[in-house]
Amino acid sequence: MSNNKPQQVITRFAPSPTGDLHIGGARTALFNYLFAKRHNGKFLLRIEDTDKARSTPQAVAAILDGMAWLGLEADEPPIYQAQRANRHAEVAHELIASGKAFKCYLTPEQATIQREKAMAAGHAFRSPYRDGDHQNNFSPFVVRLRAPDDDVAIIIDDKVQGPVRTMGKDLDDMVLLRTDDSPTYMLAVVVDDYDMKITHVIRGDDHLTNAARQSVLIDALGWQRPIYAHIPLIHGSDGKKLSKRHGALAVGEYEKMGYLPEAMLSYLLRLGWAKGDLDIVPIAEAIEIFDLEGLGKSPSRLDFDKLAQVNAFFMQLADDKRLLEMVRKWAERSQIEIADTDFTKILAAMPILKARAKLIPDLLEQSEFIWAKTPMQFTPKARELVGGFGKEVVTHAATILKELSNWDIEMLRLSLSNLATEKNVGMGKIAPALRAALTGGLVAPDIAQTMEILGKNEVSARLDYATKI
RNA sequence: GGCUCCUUCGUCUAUCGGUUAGGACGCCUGAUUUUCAAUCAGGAAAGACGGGUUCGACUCCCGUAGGGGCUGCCA
Repeated sequence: MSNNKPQQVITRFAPSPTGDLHIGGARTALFNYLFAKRHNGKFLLRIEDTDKARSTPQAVAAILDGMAWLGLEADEPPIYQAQRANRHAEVAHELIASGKAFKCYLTPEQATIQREKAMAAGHAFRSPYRDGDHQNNFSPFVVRLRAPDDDVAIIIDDKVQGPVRTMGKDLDDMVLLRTDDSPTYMLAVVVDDYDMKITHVIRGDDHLTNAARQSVLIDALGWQRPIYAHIPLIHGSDGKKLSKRHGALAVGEYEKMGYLPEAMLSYLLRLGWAKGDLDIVPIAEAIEIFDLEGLGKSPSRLDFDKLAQVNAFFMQLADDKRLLEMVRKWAERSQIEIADTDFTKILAAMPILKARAKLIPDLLEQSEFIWAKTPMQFTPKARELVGGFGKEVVTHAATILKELSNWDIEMLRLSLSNLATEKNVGMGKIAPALRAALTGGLVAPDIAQTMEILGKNEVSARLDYATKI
């Protein structure tokens, strides 16, 4: 186990391409990425496609897209496990030669019966072929690893779970090579991790017991075990296993809902990892401080409120033009047509808009007062506000504002407060009417800001129209 | 069934034997006398349960309950 040469840290994310990259996988990838970066190591990607029946190229693409969107790029091109089948078979045969593995001629049906019998006896499955020599048997066979004796203890010193002990009696003679000579997951991971020189395996704790089984294999090969860190799975909001209903959605779905990738990353980081009182940790900072010690042992649940809040935080940091492009995309998706002149206004208003938004679509909604078709549709309430005294205010304001030479925020604020003074009332009496006149009842920022954003001509037109309805 | 992991406010979590159990989201109240939001100021809110160990346990040990995982020629 001792190694006097400092090894370069190499981690990997190894999804099976049987579906989209969902939130749990993304978090696992993130932890591996962060750990590698923290130690100036490498982060690799391996597609575990040894299950031919369930693996699809679409899923591979979805995973790659998801990783790219999140910015979790691997340092080398992905390794496709199925392409390494020959290497896997070679290792299995070495194991047979050394007596650590054997050919098992049990049919699947026979194996099932044996397994049930063993289980009933409180013991793991053992093949009747594990000890004998069956050179003359030419029936189809699988290659199985000969499990350790009953009282042999396998200790995994897990960085998250602590030392975990498994007894030999609980380990079965697991299949390494199928009847068709293709490798199983257990063989493939071990061989690939070794060939890829993986030093740290950070993965879901659904693999915790597998770590013991894999360690037996690794020991049989005389290789060095990687350091393990098994992180708890993410649960749904009801504490049950994560499902689609809970948000086990593809990361692409989060993109469509209007979350920023950096927000997803930052949220995911804190789901199961902590460092004192730190709350929102941007990824660049996480690279400096991420450690295995901060990983929690208990499963966590998704909280969309918190996610939204984190997203709001990153939206405020986001570049206005980038945000504008996203608004454009959402508008297209919702089949809302927005004129270029309005996009210009939206961009100018972005610092104000983004401070009020949680998700990207909020930007679209909250800018409706800019792009809504004019003349405005008035809500009943707004219509009421521009009547009576409101009408007087709007008319008066229209006159004053038309004479303004400088259309800037200070000027507008001053004019508005002068107007209030003239009318001998507070802002509370005039702002609602003006707001209604300018927006028809839509939400909008501060009234002076709204005017500045809309521009002199537009404000004039809207005020004039409001006096006529 | 066997083995194994987990359990602090509603949620994410801090605490690594001695704290008024801290922070964040959400929630409630108030403020900004211009909507909605944002912001600011307050507030309510937690150690699953039962035994030990100890001068002293959220923290260590055992058990119970609840939840997760593995037990495949799936990964």
